[in-house]
Amino acid sequence: MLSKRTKYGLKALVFLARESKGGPVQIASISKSEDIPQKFLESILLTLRKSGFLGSKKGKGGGYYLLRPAKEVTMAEVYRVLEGPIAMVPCVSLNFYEICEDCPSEKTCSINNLMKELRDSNLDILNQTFLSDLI
Amino acid sequence: MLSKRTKYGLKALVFLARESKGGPVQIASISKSEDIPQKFLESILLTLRKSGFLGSKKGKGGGYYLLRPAKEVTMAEVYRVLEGPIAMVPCVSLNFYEICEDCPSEKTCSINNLMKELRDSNLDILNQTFLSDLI
DNA sequence: CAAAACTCTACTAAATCCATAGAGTTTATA
DNA sequence: TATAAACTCTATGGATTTAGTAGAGTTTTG
Repeated sequence: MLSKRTKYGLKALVFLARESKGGPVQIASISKSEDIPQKFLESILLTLRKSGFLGSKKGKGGGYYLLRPAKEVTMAEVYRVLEGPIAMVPCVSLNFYEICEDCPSEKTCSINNLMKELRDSNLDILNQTFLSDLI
Repeated sequence: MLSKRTKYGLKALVFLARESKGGPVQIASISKSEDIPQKFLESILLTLRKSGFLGSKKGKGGGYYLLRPAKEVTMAEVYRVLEGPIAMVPCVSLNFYEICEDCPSEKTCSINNLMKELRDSNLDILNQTFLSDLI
C-alpha cells in the first residue's frame, strides 16, 4: 500500500503542476488546498527539492515550483523518490537491487519470475504516465 | 515490498506443491528446507489453513498438505490472504474497499486513475498465475 | 502411556510511518 | 535597515506493523 507520504507528495506535485503559473507556491497554500498537515508536507517537499523535482525560493513571496515541465516527469521517478523500489522484492529491483539473504539462488527461486513480471508491468505503467497526465 | 511473511508463505506453498505426494508434510521439514524460522512458519501455515489453502493432521505422522490442486490456486488469492489488498490505495481495492478520508471525491482524485491501472495490471498477472506455475 | 506434531495465546524487539516542535536562515519590501 | 514571510534543518515522540520467540495445551499414533 502507498504511504501517506507518497500520496501527499503526488498530490502536491499535481497541485503545483495545475495551479502554478511558474511562480512559487507557498507550503501553506498547498497544505490547505490538499488538506495535508503542513509540517509533514514541508519534509516531503524538501525531499522533492533535493531530488531535483522542485525548486524553492526562500523569504517573503517565496515557495516551491516545478523545475521540469510536467510532461517530462514520469511517475516511475517520483515513485522511487517518495516510496522507494517499484519491485516487490529487492532481488528483482533495477534501481535498488539487493541480494536475497534467504535464497540459495535467484535462478532457482520459485517466486523470482512472478516478481519480475509484476515489476515489468508496473514499470510500464509508471514510465508511461507523466505528471501532466494526472492533472 | 513483500513482507517476509508473504514470501515465506509462498515458498512453503510451493514446497508443498512440489514435494508432497498428498501425504502431510511436517512444519520442521519445510522450515529446514526453505530456511524459515519454525515458529514463524507455524503461524503462517495456520493462516493458510484457516483460509482454506491447507489441511492439517495432528499427532505423530501429521503435518500440512494442500487442500486444492496447485493448478487451481491463483496467486491473487494467496496474496490477499498473506499480504492483504492488491491495490495500492484502499479506495480502488475490489476486495478491501475503504473510502478515502482525505479525498473530497474519487471522481476528481488525481491519482485514482493511475491506481486503478496499476491494480488491474497486477490483478491480471496474479489471477493468471497459479501455484503450479511456480514449481 | 509416551512421543510426535499441530494449536493457540501472549509477548517483545526493531523498524517504519505519521506528525509536531522549534530554532535557524534567507529574502522582499516598506 | 527592520520586520514579517517563508523555507531549512534537527530532533523527537506516538502509533502501528513486522519478525520472531516462548511456552503451555491438544490431538493422534503406536
